Amino acid sequence: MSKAAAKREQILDRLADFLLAEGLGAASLRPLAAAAGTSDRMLLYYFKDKDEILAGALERTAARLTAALEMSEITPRSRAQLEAEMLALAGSPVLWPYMCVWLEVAALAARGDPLCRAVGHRVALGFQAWIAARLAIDGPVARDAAALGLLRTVEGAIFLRSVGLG
Amino acid sequence: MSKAAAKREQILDRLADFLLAEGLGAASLRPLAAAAGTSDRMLLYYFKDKDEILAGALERTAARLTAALEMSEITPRSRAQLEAEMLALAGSPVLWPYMCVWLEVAALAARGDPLCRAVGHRVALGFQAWIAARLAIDGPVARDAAALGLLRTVEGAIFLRSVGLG
DNA sequence: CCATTTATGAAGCAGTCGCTACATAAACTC
DNA sequence: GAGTTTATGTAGCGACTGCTTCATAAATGG
Repeated sequence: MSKAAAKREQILDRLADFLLAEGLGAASLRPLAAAAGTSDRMLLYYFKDKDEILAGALERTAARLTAALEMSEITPRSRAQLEAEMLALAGSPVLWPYMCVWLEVAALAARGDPLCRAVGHRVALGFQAWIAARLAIDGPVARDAAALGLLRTVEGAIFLRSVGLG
Repeated sequence: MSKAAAKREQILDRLADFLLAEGLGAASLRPLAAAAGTSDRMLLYYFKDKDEILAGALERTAARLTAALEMSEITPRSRAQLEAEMLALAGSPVLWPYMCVWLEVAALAARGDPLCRAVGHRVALGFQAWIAARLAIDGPVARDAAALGLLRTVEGAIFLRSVGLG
């Protein structure tokens, strides 16, 4: 990996930290640069524009979420059991910041933002697959359908938790 | 009602239109003022600051949603039937803009915004009560619990729809 | 060692943000 | 009709936005 690419990787890691801590709404160039230990000038030296910066940072954030989920040792079980575990997981200190970012992504996607739509869609599909792999249900069609239903429930819980309900 | 209060009411109605059409993210003073047929100068003449403006506009928006829901002629029925009707309702051209605003509110609430937390909480409780009143389930405790569960599903569906899934 | 590339700071641009000071016109009160 | 209150435009403030220009230092390659 070239030196420039390595620098980009390091920056993206710190930007993901920033997104998780402060959110997309706080992600303007100067704060992002400060979090990455550099300047806005250099951010736009390593990346074409803000959109490319956010795309990279969101992708990195999503990758971390995927990795965190894959590490969980949940084995296939009933829908009710999995639902309870997922609700606890989503609300846990580790994963809740990801859920907050995801909420912001969904809100922007609903307004037509193409980057957020793409990222959000990918994360949702990944989440559904993760659930399906842990649902003890016979037949892939029924399992996928059940996974989608469970995903709806979990997303709804995140939604409601964010406004202090449930 | 005083003339000033009437003017405020008219402004708030137009601001609610704006929020539904453009979203909270686009709600800076000058665009809001233009949508209300006035100037930022006058907006801050009738209201103390931007926060009071948004609080009023969000309250008006929530009131409209409540009124729209109350107009529905759905009578008590099974959970599965009500779920199907609510999913169609939430995705309908009339109500979807409200859901988009609500998503933005939830995202900001998750980041600690007190106004959005309060508004979002109130809307969620209203929604839950609306569902409970239309669920054919005996016993208020079980009915409220079922309403919360159905609300989760609907919110989750909104979440997923915003990223183009489901 | 010189030339080219790569990296970085300092400054600034035009635009937007929420908000305010100053002015004045219009309406109302006595 | 004088005086006070209410309503409104204009202009601007300082801070922030994404981004660029100009300069230059540092590293790299011949």
